[in-house]
Amino acid sequence: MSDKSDQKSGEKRKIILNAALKTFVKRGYPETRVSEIAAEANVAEGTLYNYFQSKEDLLLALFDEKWGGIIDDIRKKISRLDDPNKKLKVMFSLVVRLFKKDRHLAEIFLIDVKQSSIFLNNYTVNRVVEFIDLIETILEEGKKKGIYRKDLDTRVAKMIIFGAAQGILLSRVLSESAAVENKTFKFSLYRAAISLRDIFKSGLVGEKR
Amino acid sequence: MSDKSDQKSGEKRKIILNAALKTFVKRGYPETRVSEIAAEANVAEGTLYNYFQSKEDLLLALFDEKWGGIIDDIRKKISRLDDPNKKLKVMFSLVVRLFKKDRHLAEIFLIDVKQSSIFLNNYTVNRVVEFIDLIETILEEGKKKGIYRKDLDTRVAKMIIFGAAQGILLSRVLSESAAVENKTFKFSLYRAAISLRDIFKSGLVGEKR
Amino acid sequence: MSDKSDQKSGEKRKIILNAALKTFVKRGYPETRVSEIAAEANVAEGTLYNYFQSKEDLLLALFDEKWGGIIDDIRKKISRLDDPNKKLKVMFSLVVRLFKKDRHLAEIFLIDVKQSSIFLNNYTVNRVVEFIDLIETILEEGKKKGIYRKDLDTRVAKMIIFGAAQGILLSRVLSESAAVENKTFKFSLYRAAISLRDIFKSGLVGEKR
Amino acid sequence: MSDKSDQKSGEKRKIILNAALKTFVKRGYPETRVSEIAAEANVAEGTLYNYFQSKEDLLLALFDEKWGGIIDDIRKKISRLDDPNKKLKVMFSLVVRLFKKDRHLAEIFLIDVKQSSIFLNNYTVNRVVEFIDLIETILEEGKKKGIYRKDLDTRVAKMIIFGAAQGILLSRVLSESAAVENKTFKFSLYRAAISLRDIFKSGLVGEKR
DNA sequence: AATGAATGAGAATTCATTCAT
DNA sequence: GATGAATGAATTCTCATTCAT
Repeated sequence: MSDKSDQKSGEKRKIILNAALKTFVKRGYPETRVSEIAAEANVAEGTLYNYFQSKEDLLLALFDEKWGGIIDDIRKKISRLDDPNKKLKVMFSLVVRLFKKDRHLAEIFLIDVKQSSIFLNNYTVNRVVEFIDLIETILEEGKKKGIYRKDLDTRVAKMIIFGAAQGILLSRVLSESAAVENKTFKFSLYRAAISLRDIFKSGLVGEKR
Repeated sequence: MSDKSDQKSGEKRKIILNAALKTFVKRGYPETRVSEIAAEANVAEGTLYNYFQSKEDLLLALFDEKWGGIIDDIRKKISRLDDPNKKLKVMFSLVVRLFKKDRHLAEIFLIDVKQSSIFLNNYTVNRVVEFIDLIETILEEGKKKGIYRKDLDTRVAKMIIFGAAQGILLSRVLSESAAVENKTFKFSLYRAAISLRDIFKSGLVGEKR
Repeated sequence: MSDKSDQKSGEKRKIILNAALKTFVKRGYPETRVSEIAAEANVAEGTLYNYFQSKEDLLLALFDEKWGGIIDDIRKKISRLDDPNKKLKVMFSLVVRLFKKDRHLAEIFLIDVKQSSIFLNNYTVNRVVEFIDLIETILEEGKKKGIYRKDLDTRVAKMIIFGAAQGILLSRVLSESAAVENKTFKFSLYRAAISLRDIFKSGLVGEKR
Repeated sequence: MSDKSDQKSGEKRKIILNAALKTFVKRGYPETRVSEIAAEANVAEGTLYNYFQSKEDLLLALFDEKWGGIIDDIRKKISRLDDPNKKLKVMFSLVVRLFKKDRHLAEIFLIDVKQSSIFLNNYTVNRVVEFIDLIETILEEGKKKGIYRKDLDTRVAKMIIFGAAQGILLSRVLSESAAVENKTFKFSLYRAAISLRDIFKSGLVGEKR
């Protein structure tokens, strides 16, 4: 409604993709009507099907392209670093920065991995799992270098870290939803990320460091 | 197991509730068909409606009764304790024990808060939020007692902890799914809980202890 | 509208099947709306899907069950006969009798074999082809017994006979349609069958016999 | 072949018409997509609408022009002949020759009369019916001349002959389709035509000739 | 004249809920 | 209380046709 629909041709695919992301995030994949996506993108319903085979294909493309971009970015940025701590920090600050820029991109994090894996099982590459495994790789590296404790179970730890990150984003969503009556709580993604880092660095206790 | 509802008549409500829990966790609320719940419970579809008004009512009852029981239990157990660290530990070991005893009961953890909040928005009481706030209460207490660092953002930390816990359970579910090809990874809930505690106690680095 | 819908349970499948046959014949498979079949059968649209997986499945079931019945009947009746001429005669008089009884059953003959073969290709047994091949078997037998000419190409002849039979039925349909202005032509299936037999017996010329 | 419309500009109409014929025969009118016709003709979908008003108009033009040409040709050729047997022979050998020369032109035989009559009902001139009635005229003539038996029902016989001819062409189509497993059967249009003539001349039995 | 992306009316199908038995 | 067949509103997707370039 507010957007201009007369952008350059070829952009339409992106417009639709973003409209889908926005509505999927707002209402969840199953509750999102194709007509809503079309309305959000300011195109006819049929137009969606000129670019994507089905509603599911739209979700798939979203995961693939959005996550793919993030992951490639992260890989590039951390390849030059040695310190696993730095890698984790860069990894998440990258995600945080992306999330500040593109609100909806962030929330795709919240589409449950379990659910999405249902959809992504068909594909050899599951981008979410790829992201999570990137965490594990870093943790493993840290263990080898003696930076992380020897008994760290990286397979569990990666899920803890990923879950925690999801928790932060959920915190943000809830802080804005009507479900939370406490309106005084102003969420800061930046501060939240700091919290996450601190907790994983030295636990809840927080030594004199 | 397959044909007779071999339990006392009054148990049927519980059977249905557990069947609903199981399928909601497995496939997500919107993707769960009422017929699936009925099949899982070994009753006719119509029978569900003798005990619950609607599919949504089933989810509501689930949250109310299952979470309610867990929360009451936790509250009782931790009320006698002073140390917030102990409280957190007791809180989670209780959940872990529940998980081990009643697989489906504990899986309510995995029905995503965001998902449920979409559906439960109309209701003032959201048991999941109640549980999460219980964590915050403990964290606040710890801050006041000087046990946790002063700058700990409890509103974010509670979500991090909850998200991390979800991550562990998700890890277990995924470890059992065909999606994870690495069959050598035998998940241990016990070890995972230890990991979680250690990480929140002293971070990924781990003290020389 | 005219039928009673309160027939014995279990009959509903047949009611739907017959309604489908009637409407498929009336408007052709692709032009038939599922809603029309439902209306014809006096059931809700959803009810169809309790008995058949899809609209195509309905067509498949029709072919299978209707043709299957005819073919089994024919096989049984002609197995006792020796004379291939008699076999052909019995074969077609059986079809004629059936078609006089069930108008719609007859017209399924007219659903183009080529079209139907598209749908039936998935199945190992294609009933129409089965019927046509039954003709060939009889012709081959006649050749071996020296009744039919040695140079008769049975593979072509079977299609000629089948096509001719279709022609007769088409003749009947057209004789009743508005497309044929000549209303004085009263079609008789019986007379038509005689014509077919005579032509195939001794050609258009018709010897003094 | 693939990119350039390498024929004179005015030919485009014919190219489209032939593409339509080909696809209508292959898949039937209702199952044929306009996009398929366009692809077959190597033009854009929109281009079709510069030459024809609608998909139905395409079918109409097809019948009118293709059948019209065939019928005019036949009329001219048989007007000089006296013997009805000769006329029939010339009629079909003409069709056979057309079939051999222009595969798709002859396939118009296979677009079922019933189908077309549905669409052509509104029109006073139905070319297919015109062709079939031409057969009847010849048969009537033969009866009058005492060549065909007195009791020959020409209204039925014309459909039998037309149906039989369709059967032959269908035989050819099927012999080329994957549906027929018997790969050794090499269809010969010439031999098939001979078979048809022989059968209608002297029946299946065949004189000692 | 040619294009092919955009359109949207219309179709098949799903599934929570009802209700007669 | 239990059943499960019947329901039909609501949804996804198709495809002939249009029209700006």
